[in-house]
Order: sequence, then C-alpha cells, then structure tokens
Amino acid sequence: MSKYSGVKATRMVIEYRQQIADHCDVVLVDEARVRAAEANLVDGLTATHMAETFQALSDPTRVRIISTLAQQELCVCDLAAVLGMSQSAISHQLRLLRVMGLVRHRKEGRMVYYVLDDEHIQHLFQEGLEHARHGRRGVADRSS
Amino acid sequence: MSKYSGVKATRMVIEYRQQIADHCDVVLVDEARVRAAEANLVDGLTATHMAETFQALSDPTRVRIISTLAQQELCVCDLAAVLGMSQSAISHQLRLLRVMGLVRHRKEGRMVYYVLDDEHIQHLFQEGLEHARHGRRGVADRSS
DNA sequence: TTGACACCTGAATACTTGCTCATATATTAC
DNA sequence: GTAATATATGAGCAAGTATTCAGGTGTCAA
Repeated sequence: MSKYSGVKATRMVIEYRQQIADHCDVVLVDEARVRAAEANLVDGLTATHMAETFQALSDPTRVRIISTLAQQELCVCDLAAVLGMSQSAISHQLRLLRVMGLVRHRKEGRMVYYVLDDEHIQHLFQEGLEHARHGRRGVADRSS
Repeated sequence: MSKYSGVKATRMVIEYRQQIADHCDVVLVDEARVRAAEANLVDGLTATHMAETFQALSDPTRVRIISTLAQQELCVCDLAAVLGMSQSAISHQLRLLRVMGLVRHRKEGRMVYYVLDDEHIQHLFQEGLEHARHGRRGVADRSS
C-alpha cells in the first residue's frame, strides 16, 4: 500500500532539486528570455502533480474505464465485462485511479461501485477526447 | 526512429483486439447497464490516441518544457538552462513531444527553436494546472 | 458451517521509460 | 581546411508499469 502513498512524488521532487542544484555549463543564448522563463516556470512540485494526473490517464485501459464511468456508476465485475478484461486487471487499475483521486468507490454488500470523483476529471477527459478526434494527424506522420 | 513511428500504438490496438476477442467468463450483474456502457464506450483506437496524448504530458520534465514553451519560443540550449538539465535529456524529450505533435520546431542557423504546436495543448495544460493547484488533497491521503 | 461470489492484493514477468554517455551531423568562424 | 558550437541520436542501464497467476478477505445464502 505504501507503494502508492506519495513515495514516487517525493522521489521526483528530490530528483528535481538535484537537477536545480547541478550547475549547468551550457552557455545561454538569450539570457533575457531565460530569466523570464525561469520566473514563470511552474515549480517542480506542481509539475510533478500535473504529471501524475496526466499519467493516470496515460493508459488505454484507464482511459476506457474513465470513459465508462463518465456515463454511469458501475461495479468492478461489470466494468471488467464491458472492457473484456480480467477482474484482477481492472481491480489493479481501479486502485491506481482511486489513489490518484480520479474515482471514488461505494460498497454495497459484496459489490463495489465506482464513479468519477469530480467533474474536473470529466473536463480533462473531454479535452483529451477532442484532441484525439480532430487535429489528429497520426503519430507516424511526424517522425521527421 | 521507428520506435516512435506508431509501432507502440499498433501494438496497443492489437492487444485491445485480443482483449475483445477473449471471452469473458465473469457473470454480468446489471446487463442493461453493461449494454449501455458498451454502446457508448470510446473505441480502442481513440482510447489509445487519448492515452498517447496524456502520456506526452505524464512526465514532470515534459510538463515543465510545455510550461516554458507556453510563454515563449525557446531554443534547446536555453530550455536546458531553464530546466537545469542536460542538452541531451531535453533533446530526447523534445523529439518525443515533436513526434506526439505537441511542439513544432524552426531552424535558424545552427539553432533550433521550439514552440507549442497549437492552443489545444495550452487548454490541456491549463486544465491539468487547475486540477493540480486546487482540488488536490495529496496522493498520500487516499491510500485507503 | 459450507460454499459461492465479488473483490483485493503480492509476486512474477515482460515491456516501457528517462536519463547519461559517447558520438554523429550540421552550421558558423577562423 | 580546422575548431567551436548547437543539436540530434543510439546504446545501455536503472527504474517504473500492466498484466497474469495464485491466493486472500469479506459477504451472502443454503
């Protein structure tokens, strides 16, 4: 359980601090722009939080889980049936989504029902869907 | 180069088809809801595209690159200086972002300047930033 | 109590990822 | 031409990830 309790985030922040501490021997090309960029850059902790949220949505299985839960509450068993995957695999992913704060669960007898945690997730999902549906030229076209 | 030319996407789609093909022996709890969910589920290819886009933003380094480029165009060298990382590391990540279609580049002599590809990326980035800044209780609080 | 069921979880495994290091390419200055 | 500079890239490694498998917990019904 401790595996998901912010250990990774902490490690990332430590790494980030080390990066900042490391001296950078690259010569600056446009110092004014560099200073401006440094001033407005999102801090390492925020960047890590953002990356974690996006990472929660960075797997097709999880995207499809979110897509399903965006419509209605569903139990683990039915989610597995809808996605055509094993109950175990879905359960593992649901735990991840739960720890990341994207879904909530509600126990009812031996069943466990999952829903999206808030409408913020819906927004992110919709933005991603928009971007995937239009303005998508296909990854292979951009290899140059 | 072929590593980034849609090979992964293709593999994911193949996996997805296998999942669908595998028969699911879990008993349905609420068949009506399952049928409804199946009908509205995003298809595997779209889910894969979405996951790829989110994945592009699922790393703190890339988030910070996007954050920097959201403000202004910058060359690789200065980007490396702003982020306090090696030129090589930044260049690798920029290639990824380029192949994923999040950034564009412009050559000027021996310099290469990068910008965000479109404002759609800005939207996604902003949504992520909102979500990270408020409504964030911290990953560790949700381990139950 | 016994068994069935819905779900959870740890270990194992194959795969993916982000960095560094060394090196390659391309442009500019001399 | 040579040297210096800006960027790109391939190999390699350490770390992370998604699934399967085997087994565990808690609930319900007979």
